[in-house]
Amino acid sequence: MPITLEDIAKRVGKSITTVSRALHDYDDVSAETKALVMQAADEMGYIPSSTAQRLQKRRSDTIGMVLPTFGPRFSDPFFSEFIAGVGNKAASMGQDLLVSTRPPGDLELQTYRLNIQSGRVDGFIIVRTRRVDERIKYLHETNFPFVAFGRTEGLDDFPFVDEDSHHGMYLLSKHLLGLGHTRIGCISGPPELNFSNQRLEGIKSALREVGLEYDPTLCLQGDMTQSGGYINAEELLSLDQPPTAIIACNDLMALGAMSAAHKLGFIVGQDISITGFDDIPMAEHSHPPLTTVNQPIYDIGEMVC
Amino acid sequence: MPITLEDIAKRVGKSITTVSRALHDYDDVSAETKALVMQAADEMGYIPSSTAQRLQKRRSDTIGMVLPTFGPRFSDPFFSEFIAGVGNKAASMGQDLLVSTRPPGDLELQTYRLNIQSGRVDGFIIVRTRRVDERIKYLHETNFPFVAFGRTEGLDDFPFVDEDSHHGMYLLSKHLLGLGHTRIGCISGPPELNFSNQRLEGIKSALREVGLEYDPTLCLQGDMTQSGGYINAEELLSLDQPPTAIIACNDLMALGAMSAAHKLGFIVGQDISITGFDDIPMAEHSHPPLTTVNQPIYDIGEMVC
DNA sequence: CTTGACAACCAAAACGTTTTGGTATAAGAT
DNA sequence: ATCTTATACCAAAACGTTTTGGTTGTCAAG
Repeated sequence: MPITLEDIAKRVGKSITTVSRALHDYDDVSAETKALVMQAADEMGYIPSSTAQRLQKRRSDTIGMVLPTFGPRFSDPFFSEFIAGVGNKAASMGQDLLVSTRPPGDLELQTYRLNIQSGRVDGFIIVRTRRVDERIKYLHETNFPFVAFGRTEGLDDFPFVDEDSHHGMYLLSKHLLGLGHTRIGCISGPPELNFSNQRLEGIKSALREVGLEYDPTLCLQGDMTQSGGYINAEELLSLDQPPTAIIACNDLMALGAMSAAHKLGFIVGQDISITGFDDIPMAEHSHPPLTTVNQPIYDIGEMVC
Repeated sequence: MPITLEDIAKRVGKSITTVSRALHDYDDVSAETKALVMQAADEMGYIPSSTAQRLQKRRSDTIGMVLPTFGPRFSDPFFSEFIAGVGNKAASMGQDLLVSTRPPGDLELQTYRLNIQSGRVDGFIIVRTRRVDERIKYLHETNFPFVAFGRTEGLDDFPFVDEDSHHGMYLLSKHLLGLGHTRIGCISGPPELNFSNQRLEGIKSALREVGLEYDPTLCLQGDMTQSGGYINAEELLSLDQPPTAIIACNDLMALGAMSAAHKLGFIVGQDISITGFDDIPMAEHSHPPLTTVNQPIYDIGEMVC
């Protein structure tokens, strides 16, 4: 039983049309009528039905975002902060944000289709772009509005925001090389993710520059989680000739790696150097504080939105 | 240009009514017609307009959740996991989840009002209940559907899910007392939060039971963040007679406290014991692993939803 | 034959907006 | 007196559903 335009119309003795137009400040409504309507609306606590507006306007004022997560429970600070950035920006622009989580695959794509066809969202935000990305291909083909955080391999004629993963990792690697490390281990991300490759290439570039060879046996494939990082680091540090430094593809894995190093009796920052990527809040509270690359995740979220 | 009922009606040569009723399996539609309609709908890729359905049904099939966060950027694993639980459950029930963040206060309450009046949501999920909670008072008074995670002081004739904070902290305290600690510091949560008090009372109960007196000078008020925990612990450990154990109200603050202890030269688990609450994934990867109370946050999220 | 019951169908209303395409009145121009 | 222009207003259509309250045949029972 919320207040409708009709209620106001009855009260002020005008038509629904006039009330609507008054509230939208059209200039074929007299000043007095406008004032009258405004006041009545105010007093009655009128708030337009968003559903009715959406139906009539043929848009939902809603932005969709499907988080690609394996396993239902996730708690990645990266996503929290990104969502916060997107969400606050969206709210400030009068847009709703519809978030769901779906493991990559057919179900994921179907979620996109469903949300589009049912008119639930006006556009999508894509995160964690993959080297060849079905989601982007689909949206691109159907001409549905979207913005991606990250690019895909080759194709990039679509709207995106991206960080320079390559350069970030290059700088980090140079830093380690500058400290005298020559045997550098690496925990990369899932190979299908575009930035995994970018970051790996950044490392290779740096190595190449100082004439070192990239050693594939020192590079493990991680899964971006803390537990994954722990396991990967355990393996690297148990080698006959363990690396003296480990570059992880993100902070979460780096923290897991630090944990493993500790467990195996290495003193981080002395026996072994470990670096991350993202600069999540947790990073500064590890022992010692994690060396990482700052990525303004919140701001990126806002920008993408 | 999505497919509408009318498109299907035209194709099968029946009325819109019949098509609608066929799709909903009403029994005043013949079997043949049903089959015909179903097939046509399938072939044409019909997906009903959720907006139109919502307008007609007078409900939004959307659950609202306003996260109370100070500062726009937050990254609390507690919230991520809770959202995941709620979100996945909601999705499996065909409900949308509308998340926003708002600092506690007038704007927050207004967000509730707006979302209700505009018909954007059918019900709310309330998190981090406060000892006296305006949100609950408002929803209760207006008779708007909601479920809270947590109770309020005194009043509890509303639907809620809650954990036994008191008992959890009691057990944790007993554990520390059993280890021989007699000087126990504490970093509590914001006093307006209901569980802060519950947890504090749990500690007091345990102390009382062994005949120790609760020392207010050893109890600081935290803000539930890692940085906050760091600062609080710094203060406690800089006392002339620092405590030999610190109980933090949640894991995030406990991790911050561990960080501070390290920094000040204490060896955690030896010179000082530190405990948390929640059992976030991060907890098992600290050095040493954090002693904490497990709370099945994801499952609670599902349950509340 | 009628009557009643039943099966299969559908036109129209409703949900609450916004927009379209008007009309009525008054004032000024011819 | 007639035409034009501007001002203030509004009925009706539209958005895409679901539901209400029918109507039309057909067939068996009386």
